[in-house]
Amino acid sequence: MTAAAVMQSPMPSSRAAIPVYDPTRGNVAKFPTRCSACGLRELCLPCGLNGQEVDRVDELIYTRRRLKRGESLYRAGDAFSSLYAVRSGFFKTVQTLEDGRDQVTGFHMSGEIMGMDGIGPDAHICNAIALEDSEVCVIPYSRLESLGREVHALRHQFYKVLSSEIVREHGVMLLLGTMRAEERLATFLLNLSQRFMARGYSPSEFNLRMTREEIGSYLGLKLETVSRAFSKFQEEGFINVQQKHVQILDVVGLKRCMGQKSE
Amino acid sequence: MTAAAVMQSPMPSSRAAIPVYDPTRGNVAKFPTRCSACGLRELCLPCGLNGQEVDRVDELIYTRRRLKRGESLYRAGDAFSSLYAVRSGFFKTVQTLEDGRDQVTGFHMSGEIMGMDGIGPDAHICNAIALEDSEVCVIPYSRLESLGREVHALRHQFYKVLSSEIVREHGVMLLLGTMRAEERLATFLLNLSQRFMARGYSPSEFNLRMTREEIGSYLGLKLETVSRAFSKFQEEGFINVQQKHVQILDVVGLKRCMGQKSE
DNA sequence: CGGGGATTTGACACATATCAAGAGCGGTGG
DNA sequence: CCACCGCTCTTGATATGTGTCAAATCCCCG
Repeated sequence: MTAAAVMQSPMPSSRAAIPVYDPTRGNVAKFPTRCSACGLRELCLPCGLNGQEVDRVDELIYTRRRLKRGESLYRAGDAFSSLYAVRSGFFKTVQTLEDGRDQVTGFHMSGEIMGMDGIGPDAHICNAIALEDSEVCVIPYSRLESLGREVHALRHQFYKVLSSEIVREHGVMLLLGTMRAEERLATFLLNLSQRFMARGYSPSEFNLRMTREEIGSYLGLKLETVSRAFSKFQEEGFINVQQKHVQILDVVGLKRCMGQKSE
Repeated sequence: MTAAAVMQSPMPSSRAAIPVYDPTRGNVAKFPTRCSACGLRELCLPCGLNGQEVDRVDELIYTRRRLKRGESLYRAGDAFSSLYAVRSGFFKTVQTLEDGRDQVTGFHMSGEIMGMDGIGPDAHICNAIALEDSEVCVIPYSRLESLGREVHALRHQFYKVLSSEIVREHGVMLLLGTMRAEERLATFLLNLSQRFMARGYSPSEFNLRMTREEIGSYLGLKLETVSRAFSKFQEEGFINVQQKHVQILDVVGLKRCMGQKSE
């Protein structure tokens, strides 16, 4: 086990210690949130920027916003003005069809950028909802654009972030279009595991923030099917699952089950 | 979001008539391809730019490339250096899983930009294959980036193009995750219809460039299921279909069938 | 401690996949 | 011009994976 792995706390509580909530301003805090002092720097928009460049990004982000579990960060149809970087907590984005059907299009954790789908249409097209008490950095789009003019590395980085979102969605399309239920869940769990690891948490033990139904919606399955797949994995000894608590016991087993037509 | 908008942001046109093929240079022509003189301008990257700005984009695009049906424009793993705008013809992009399964992630017609998924990873992650003899404008990414610094409108437009691709993929995710076979095909046909219309072609009568299998791959269905859905639509009088030739007779009928659990 | 949502599990239904056979169409070469 | 070949498409019969419905249990939260 690597030194880094030893330090992993089983559960995230990476909330940075700077107090920002200002009751006189509702849930918007006017304190500057310095990217240069943020532990998520390497996972977030400033990834790859040098110190000087990050200082410029500091100019950009001057508000944070706190949300309680269940609150919406933005809703479909809202005018688009900002992107949001998750500082702490966990979000889902949900897209709705006019006939009422909807689907979770993504789960978003610290360091990840939300709201990029709003740029083209100039309005948000999905709802972003906090799955636990959360905090985001507000990135005004117009400022990001103009700063992008001056700071080449930032411009390039932002293109990369957009492009990576496209790549992620390609992956989801593949999952939805070609995989069986258990493969989908295995892929999902391993993906979560990696993302937790990248944030310094245990890759093998974590709490799910979303319900079976939300997982199912994201994976194009019904909640019962998700539940059965969890049980199956437990039987097989791949994982240990107790409600929202998941322990991954056999990564290889899970991976093997990803490439299989049937059991 | 409307059901029809589910799959694609519009971007259209008509084939420009400038001869460019230069046999001494293989399939790369060194003739300048002026956006300012291109009929696809309003569907393509320069959409929304003023005359002066389009002139600057002219600097950007200095090669075109012709492909015969079946040829690859780029392959997964290729180093990323350029984006491509479809000038004429028709493409599919295919993403492959390591176990050999693959999926069509998109069909691309004139005015549409391909290759954006390569920016983040700095390598192409899917294969782009011409479904008929085609021609593309090569957009060197490094030049696009540096020109974006000077021309604000271009930078913004490019963000929009990237964002629209994200929106399109959200739509496909919804389709794959929540729709039944016939709904998927109806959505697909109406989307194609809109895109043809935006390009000045008939929205009610067109030739499919792709096989039933390719449609199925894109829609997460088997070719037999696609074929049966076509037959069903014909029985219902929604369309007339003869191999690759499709005539849409009843748009309302197709739309109605999009929001239904079962027949 | 009570209540309601979340989860699990079972029985059954149904949509789509799979397997198979034959027809249609387009291109090639005699 | 015709015949052949291969690929695509259509259609039928059957298999199967996942959805649907229902009931019981769990557990979190007030």
